[in-house]
Amino acid sequence: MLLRTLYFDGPLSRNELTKVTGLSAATVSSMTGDLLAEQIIVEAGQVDSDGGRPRVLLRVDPSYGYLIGADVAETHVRVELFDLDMTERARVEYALRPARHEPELVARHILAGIDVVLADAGVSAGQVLGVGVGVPGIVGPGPEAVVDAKTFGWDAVPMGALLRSGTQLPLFVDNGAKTMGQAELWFGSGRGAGNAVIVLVGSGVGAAMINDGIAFRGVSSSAGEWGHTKIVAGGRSCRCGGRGCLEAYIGAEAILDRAGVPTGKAGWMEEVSQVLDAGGPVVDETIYYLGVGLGSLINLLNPDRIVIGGWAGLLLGERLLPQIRTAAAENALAQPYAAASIVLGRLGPDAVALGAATLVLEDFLNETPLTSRVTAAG
Amino acid sequence: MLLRTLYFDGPLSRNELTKVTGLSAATVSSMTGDLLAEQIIVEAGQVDSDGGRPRVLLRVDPSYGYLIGADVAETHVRVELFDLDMTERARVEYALRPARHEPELVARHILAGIDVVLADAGVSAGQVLGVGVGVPGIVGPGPEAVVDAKTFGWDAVPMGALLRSGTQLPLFVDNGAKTMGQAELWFGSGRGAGNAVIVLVGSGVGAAMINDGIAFRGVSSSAGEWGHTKIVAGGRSCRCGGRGCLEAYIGAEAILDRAGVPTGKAGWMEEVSQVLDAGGPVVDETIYYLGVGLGSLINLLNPDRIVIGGWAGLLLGERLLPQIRTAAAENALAQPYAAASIVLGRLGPDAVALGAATLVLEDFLNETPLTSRVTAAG
DNA sequence: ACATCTTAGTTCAGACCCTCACATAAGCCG
DNA sequence: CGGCTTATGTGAGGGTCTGAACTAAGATGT
Repeated sequence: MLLRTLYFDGPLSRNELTKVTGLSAATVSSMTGDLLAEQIIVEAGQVDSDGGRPRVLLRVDPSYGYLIGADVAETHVRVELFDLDMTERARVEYALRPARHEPELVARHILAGIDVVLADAGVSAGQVLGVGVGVPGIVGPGPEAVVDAKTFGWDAVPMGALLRSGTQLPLFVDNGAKTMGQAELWFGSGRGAGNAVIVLVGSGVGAAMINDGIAFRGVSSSAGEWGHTKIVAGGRSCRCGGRGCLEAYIGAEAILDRAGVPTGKAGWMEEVSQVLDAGGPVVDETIYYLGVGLGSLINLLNPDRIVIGGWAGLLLGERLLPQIRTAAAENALAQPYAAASIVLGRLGPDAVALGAATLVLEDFLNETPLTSRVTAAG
Repeated sequence: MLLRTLYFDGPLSRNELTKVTGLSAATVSSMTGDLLAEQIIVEAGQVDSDGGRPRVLLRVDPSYGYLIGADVAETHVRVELFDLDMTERARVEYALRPARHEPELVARHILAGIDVVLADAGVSAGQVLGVGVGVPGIVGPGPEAVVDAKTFGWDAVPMGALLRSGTQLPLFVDNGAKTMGQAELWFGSGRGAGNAVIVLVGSGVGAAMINDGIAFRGVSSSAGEWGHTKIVAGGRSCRCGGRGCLEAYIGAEAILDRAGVPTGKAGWMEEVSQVLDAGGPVVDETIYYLGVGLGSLINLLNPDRIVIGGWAGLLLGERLLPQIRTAAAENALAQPYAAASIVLGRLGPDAVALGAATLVLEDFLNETPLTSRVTAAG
């Protein structure tokens, strides 16, 4: 936890650490002593004295350990190696042919990728704190990390077990959209917010909710299904079988569909930009419906920040953030709206691997140093 | 925390406590020893031995301390005294004349009520662990407990400070609907659920959300404004100024309004029962819209239990709970719906004082014994 | 140049909480 | 009535944190 503050609040002197953490100077001194001895943190210059002894700044050593993040996407498996500063040190990508998403193949790619990025960066496996994997679909809790992903034809795939057989490294598996939210929360636009809501608009529509720094997971870890919130009772029909779902208005396919653009053929995603650039009533309506959804979220959850992400969300936000803010204001109560700043995600749609690596980082910052870590995230 | 398990999970032996809390037998033994010495807990019989030494059951002594709850309502101020079992020991009620809601008057009633219930039950002020107050409107955080309540004409009323000048007892002030939710969660239908959502339908519509045992408060403690979630974009206009809010369909006034019954005159609340008993499309629609709202909540929050409360919610639920369940199922995804049981509140609409007393209890169970408690809930 | 002041960081005895290992209590069983 | 079983109490010891006293390293003033 001391490590956590040092990590996030940049280089700090021991003295400042006592103020920030509320611990006594004695505790900070001995704890930092241990961390220095273990080489987890290093000294980072001094700060001019203002009359007394100068303060020695401490920071986490970015090369103390490394994190691996994997992004299992529709068209490829990408594996990236990061240092503790989340600077990318190596990456490798394996293309997936359409409809060739066998779990074993994906697992082989990930395992091979781990070896490749380690070799490329000249990092030994012993220095790696763990491997995070972002996959599509729903991930069950526990070390098995059972994955159900309709788009891949995966049904109860024990991704954790598949990978476990090929590596000793600690493993963390979670839904790719959630890892992206995680990345945005820790290193993107959500940084510093205690009550953030990360809104992900892509083909599907989801939300990650943070209350007082703690993620809202729900009883079976499936909280965040924002897309099937009904905003027009009896409205457009949705692929979930219902009518009037938010996703049926602002999901990427829904935008194109309302604009009369077919979504079946390859490359349809490119069309979204064109539709948005063209403007017109379809775009106005999209903003309006997004505002309706955001307004309800603001009322219900009273966040201090809303981060708009997901590839379609970013396309929308880049062009129309002020309009989105206005639409949200018109659909929220004044008091909670005033407390919420609505911002655009900063990491772009490629942050899945970064977010997956963040799962490892989170564990690293939570654990007592030098305890073995062999869990899977739910 | 040991106290907490003892309180909720009834009489338990020290041995069972080790299993439930995960603490060692040694710790439990010495801790319970302290609690026994302080008379917070007492022995409560034994359990037949199955071969070995019989287990001694321990439970919280209901007369160790007392809790006072106050309900500041439209027509009255009620003050109730409870023991730690939440058994009511005394109550007193002061009528409020219409439009006579001066903060000073209310505060005087509460302070007088405290003296009266103590005298009636023969309890000394020293035995009281604190006073909880449920008020209408929005309560600010901090010991000032600043209250804004439009219906009372209150604007930034420092209720905490007003009461503080008249009593030494620890004070806790919160919104009455929230205290009702709290009561339902701890002692009513929400008991035992870790991820409950308490839905309150009265004149207004709100929700209290619990994630993993922790209340979702939001950045300025105003989370839970469920009523102004838009369910029919561009629909009925709502008193909040928006259109298509949930409250404009299922709020008590909205139900009557849609049934063509005027809501201005005194006693209009009685009419709701009649409208609901009469049945017809207005009732069907109410159920439908409630189902839409519940379905969205279930998707977004993935609760294990939804408790329907509030006076209008109870009237609806008593008659039509199966239909409400069906309507929610039709508007939620199958997986989260299956995880959520939808039940009716059990405490009735008069549980505000009980819930207010629960604020005190919560504090008592959180604090280390014998530490002074002088805060106000936000 | 040197004492003095100021602020930063260290050391150490001790409070507190929890656990392990063992002792003790209190019932059944033959 | 001794042995078995299970429940509870006790005391040494490890870990974590703190207060108070101590040392370190610079600025400042004469």
